[in-house]
Amino acid sequence: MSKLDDRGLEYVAKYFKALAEPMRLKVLNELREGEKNVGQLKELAGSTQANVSKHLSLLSDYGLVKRESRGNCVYYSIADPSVYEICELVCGQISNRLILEADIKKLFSSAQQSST
Amino acid sequence: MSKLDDRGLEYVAKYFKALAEPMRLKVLNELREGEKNVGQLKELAGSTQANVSKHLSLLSDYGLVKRESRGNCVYYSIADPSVYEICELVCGQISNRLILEADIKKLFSSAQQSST
DNA sequence: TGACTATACAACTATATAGTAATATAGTTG
DNA sequence: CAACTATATTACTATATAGTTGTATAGTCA
Repeated sequence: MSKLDDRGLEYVAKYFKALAEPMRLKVLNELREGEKNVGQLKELAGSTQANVSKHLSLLSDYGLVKRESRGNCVYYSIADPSVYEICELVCGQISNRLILEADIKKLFSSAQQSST
Repeated sequence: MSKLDDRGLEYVAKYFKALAEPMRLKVLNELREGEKNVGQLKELAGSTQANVSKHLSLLSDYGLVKRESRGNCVYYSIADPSVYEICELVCGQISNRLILEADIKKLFSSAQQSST
């Protein structure tokens, strides 16, 4: 990464952006066990068909998942398992930081401080 | 990651979001060689002081960089070098995909489709 | 003290996109 | 063919945030 030009940095940033969404992480997580179609993912992710479909096409555009149409359904699967390595590394960093719970709380203050 | 609840997924997504910005990646990249102050980073990143400062405080909030005030300057450094491992993995995935240039182009068509 | 430098912050505009609702497309089955 | 199912797409609203500008704070030096 040290020798990436601006264009390269944009590529990388876009890749991270694809992962910067809890719903997409959830979908990727479900695909860990193998391919699933949109209907299954919709149930597992607890979202709507349109929403899941949109996230899936984004993930597909970014090359994170593969599409395969079979009969009446479209099956999605992980394109490159190294995405999980990346997530594990992030989880490692995060669990380190969970020790400093106070710092983390700051990040989510806007999302949960509603109960005043 | 497989056993993360919704809150955990949000943490992870937020972490990725912190990395999903070319300017912040550039700053992290510059910090690879060691700590730097805001003025230096501003020059290296080719942006304004306010802009760099804002990105730095975000990175600091997310625990990606450390702050240290010394004299007149504030020096930033990488909090956890494993962020570079993450980036390397992403770069690996991306360079794999660069072979399929056509697919990538689609992602950036809006940004660059002027130069055929 | 006042002038200067480095950093942070607040207010703003513009853009991106998450999620929703409705519609369209494509395959299946009778 | 019509009716049905699965998925995709379009148009929309609401929200988040990138980047800018101007200002505030804090340290340094004369």
